[in-house]
Amino acid sequence: MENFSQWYSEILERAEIYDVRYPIKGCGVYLPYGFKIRRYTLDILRGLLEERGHEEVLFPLLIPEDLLAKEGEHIKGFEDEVFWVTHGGRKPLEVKLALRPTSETAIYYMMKLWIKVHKDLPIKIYQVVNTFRYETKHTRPLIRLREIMTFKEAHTAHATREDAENQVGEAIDIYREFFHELGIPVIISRRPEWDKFPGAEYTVAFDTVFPDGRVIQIGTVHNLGQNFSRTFDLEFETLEGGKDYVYQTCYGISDRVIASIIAIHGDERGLILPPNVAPIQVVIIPLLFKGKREIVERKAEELYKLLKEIGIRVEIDKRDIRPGRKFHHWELRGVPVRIEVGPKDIEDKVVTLYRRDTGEKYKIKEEDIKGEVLDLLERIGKNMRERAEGRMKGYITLLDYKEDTSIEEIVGRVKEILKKKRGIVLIPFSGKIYNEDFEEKVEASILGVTEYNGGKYIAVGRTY
RNA sequence: GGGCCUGUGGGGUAGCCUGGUCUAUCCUUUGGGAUUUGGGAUCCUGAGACCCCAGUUCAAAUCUGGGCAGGCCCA
Repeated sequence: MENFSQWYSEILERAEIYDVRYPIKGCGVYLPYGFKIRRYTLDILRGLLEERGHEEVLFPLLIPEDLLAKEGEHIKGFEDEVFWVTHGGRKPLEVKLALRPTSETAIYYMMKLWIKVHKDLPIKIYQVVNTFRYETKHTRPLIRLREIMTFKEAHTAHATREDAENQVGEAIDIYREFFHELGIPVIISRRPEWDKFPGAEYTVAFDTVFPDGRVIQIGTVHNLGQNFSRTFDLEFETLEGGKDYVYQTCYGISDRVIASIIAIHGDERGLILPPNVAPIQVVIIPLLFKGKREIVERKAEELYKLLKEIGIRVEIDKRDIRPGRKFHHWELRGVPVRIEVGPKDIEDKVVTLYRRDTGEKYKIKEEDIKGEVLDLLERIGKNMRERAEGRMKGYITLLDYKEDTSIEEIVGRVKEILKKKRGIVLIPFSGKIYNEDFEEKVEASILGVTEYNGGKYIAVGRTY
């Protein structure tokens, strides 16, 4: 896509998703249409989590300084980007309060009160909250925010290392399915030591590639081992009557998912929304002519009711503007299916359908409407996913090298690929390459170690 | 972290260099009305802006400083 950056900000505004004009850097407003996309997206995520035994909770925004600072490695990872509440009215506070950059410390403080014996485990909870990071530069709407308005964070505690390990697997499955539902292709990799979540034993991350060829992290899963449970004293009585610290995991998804839905599927005409998160799945446009208004309006209502009955999110655009204008309006907003209702069609007992993903327009028999629409929404979701996957493949380059190839040559080739084609370069794993030194030389990020077609690779790309 | 650039109706812009003519341009948006309506209609009529604070000056959208906000480049 030519100039993705510009396209992206324009689409946020014109499709009424998110208003960037709020007068604080890195803070904006979800508009009704954007908020609905967000809500349907979260509905999917909530469903997946709850199917697997997670329960939703809600923790305070404020975290006292001593709590936040308790886990040494963790706080080091965040200390330069924490917002602090220092005053209550005019009085300075005795203990500064942080606006949560993430909630590990708050949640684990409480977990201590909840966990006594192995029967209290596992605990699997999640919340959807706002979090704060004082980004000094390069904030971007929904991608790099100071107030992350949507942070779904799940936290689990387990009696054994093995259970925690399994939980990591479950979390990966959940996210894999989540992104599948949204038609967002991902590369899953284990982050390098030097880039893992502060306080974690290891981090598994989900990345996708935006139309400008840059890589963006859109989900993370962390195995915390006993790092936090030791500092927060999350001790419990084991089955055998001994004592042990719990084994923990946490995993998160943010506003970047919404950004990805927009970026991955959109085209020159605007958004293309996956049917399962589209606020309006079908829009009916009545084509009104003098003398034939009523018959068209009645038919539109009739179709509206039929579709409503089968649970489709459908609207009739009754505004008094030209149909062409309406077409553009709803195409910009990514509505998957449009139905045009005009006098000719009514006479012929047919309905005209338009699908946003391919731009195809066709007629069906009126009586087939219910089945066809349900099926079409299904086909659109599938087609969008396949198209996105195809594009992602085009952004992945396998780089092979021989035993005696020098590091310098590999660096040179990686740089060239990233310059020309961008995206992700996969290099067969080697310890010689998997280090910060190499990362520095290629002037890009080592995303981590990933499996691809059965092989073990180091993934490299320029990130957001 | 270092450097550069920008801020004019809801959005995009002209004007700024060379202060006065700005009662601020054009496109889009938007309220009302009429004729229209199978891919962004037309006409009539209305609405809407110089980021904030200080300074220079008889006079500031225009010059200076700071703040806030946005964008770009390099590490």
